[in-house]
Amino acid sequence: MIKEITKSLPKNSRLTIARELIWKYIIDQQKPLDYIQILSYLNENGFAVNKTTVYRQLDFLQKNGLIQEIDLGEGKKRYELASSHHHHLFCTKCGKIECIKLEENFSPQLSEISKLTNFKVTEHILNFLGLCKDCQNKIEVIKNV
Amino acid sequence: MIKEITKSLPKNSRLTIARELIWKYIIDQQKPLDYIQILSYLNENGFAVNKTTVYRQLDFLQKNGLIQEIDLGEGKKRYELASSHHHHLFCTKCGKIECIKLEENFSPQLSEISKLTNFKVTEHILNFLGLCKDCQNKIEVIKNV
DNA sequence: TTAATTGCAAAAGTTTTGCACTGGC
DNA sequence: GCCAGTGCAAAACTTTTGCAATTAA
Repeated sequence: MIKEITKSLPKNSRLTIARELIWKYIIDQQKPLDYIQILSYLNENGFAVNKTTVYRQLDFLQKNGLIQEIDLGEGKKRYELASSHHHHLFCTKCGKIECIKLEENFSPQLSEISKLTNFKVTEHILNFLGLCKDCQNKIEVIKNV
Repeated sequence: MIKEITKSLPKNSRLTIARELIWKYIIDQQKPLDYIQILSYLNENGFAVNKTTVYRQLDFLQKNGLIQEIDLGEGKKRYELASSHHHHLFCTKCGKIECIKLEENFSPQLSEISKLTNFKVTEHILNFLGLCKDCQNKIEVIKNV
């Protein structure tokens, strides 16, 4: 199962423990993780890694097409399993992230864009912000008197 | 013209030089600016401000609905005039940004999202990445021998 | 062996904060 | 004069880099 990773990698790259654990964790979690989440997970589970290693592995895995980077406007990057095109629901209150697939099709707009601006679109970022189920129902304490 | 700003602001806020210049610059530029661009502009034009002031003014103008923040996944925030909903074309090569309006309508998808996840969407981020006209035509020097 | 990988410390870049000082109204 | 706004220095936080030490193959 994890051996699949080696197939997709450059012939001279090595399957180190850090690489394997980070890769497995991203597979397991099924949601976009930031470097802190990965670092804490490893450090709290008996495998102390340096943050530099985490960053370098994220870069490595991304360059080799195994994970992809996403940015929800939080001032940091997140990484998730590379998979077919999808989008995210980001709860602005608790930070929960859900992934969704949409049938959206921008082809008509894209040809219009190309005609008007000569811009060649290669990818798009589409994410939704709002309130998750739990946060909609939560009573908020504004002030403690 | 610039007096309009005072109308939209809290009664006890003051129209300082920094606030006015930053606000004017954002109006003039008509494109999303980062804090460095604003800071350099002011410092190079005879009005030395501190970066803290720039950040605080950006925060202030945003909180009062005059400007809006955008994030194109560059690892930093940009700010532009608050205006009707629109999107951005971001050239991944030279960083040029163009603003566009789209007729896109997610209503059908949004009701679907709401039904499936109970997530209440309040806004969305939709930006396009690709190559601008100039960068498509540019010949790239890979290696100088 | 040997080159890929790692740890560490340091730095770069964005953004925030505390505090004393300044200046708009 | 009051208090919003500012400057400065320091810190928080994400991300990158250089270099010597380590380790997978």
